[in-house]
Amino acid sequence: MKVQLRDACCEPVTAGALDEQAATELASVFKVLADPARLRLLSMVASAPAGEACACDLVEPIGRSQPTVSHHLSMLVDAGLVTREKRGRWAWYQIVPERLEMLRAVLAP
Amino acid sequence: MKVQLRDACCEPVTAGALDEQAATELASVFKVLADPARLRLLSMVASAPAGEACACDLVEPIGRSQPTVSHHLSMLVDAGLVTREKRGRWAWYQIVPERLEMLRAVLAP
DNA sequence: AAGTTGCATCGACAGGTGTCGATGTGATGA
DNA sequence: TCATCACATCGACACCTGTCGATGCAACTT
Repeated sequence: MKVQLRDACCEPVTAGALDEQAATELASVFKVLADPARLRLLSMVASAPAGEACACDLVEPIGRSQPTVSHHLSMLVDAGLVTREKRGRWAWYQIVPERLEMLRAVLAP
Repeated sequence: MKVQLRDACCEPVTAGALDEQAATELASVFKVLADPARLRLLSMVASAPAGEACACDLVEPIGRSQPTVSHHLSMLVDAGLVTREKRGRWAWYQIVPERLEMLRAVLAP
């Protein structure tokens, strides 16, 4: 399911106490980053040569099965951290810089 | 148990693919942020008037039991996100800005 | 048309996580 | 000395999560 951020968006945690809803929405995004496989996938997509990475090149280096990698990539897409584009029989992934920037803003002092 | 970041520290995820160890260490920190109660506690400590917050003032607004709040605060301490200082019978918590800054660096483009 | 390839989905399972009441532990006060 | 207070720890429980093999599905190849 899609994750969306409204109230939680871009307001530093140092600015004031979060209410339960905003905290829940924010936590759902951090939850996606709270796994080694997904962090590795995110970094591989983010540092891909042409700005995008094929799923076919992500399975072997991760050391997980293909269904597991597909599952993690779906979570990254649902969290809005990457986009998926199917071209032919391959799936290509790109990073969403604005999403990372939003998280940085939340952690700002 | 204490969480420590060595390799994972301050290197943007966009700089290159993370290895399994660095990803695991980073994930353990994000895992602590991946809970609404902990995010709320972090924001309350971060925005506390005198720069520090007493645990006694954090239980009621969170809507969780005292043992649960204590447990979450311990996780924030172990992750290095806040510090705990016992004065008399109260426990006072302060934020660790450097820790937040480290996470922001990891998410940098 | 039939087989192949790349990827998503399903079902299942072990291990992890948030939560609570009960209890332990120092520090304070009477 | 004994009661009280603030907080941490313990034990237990329901729920969530990462993982895999099996399977489904669409696009390409022959």
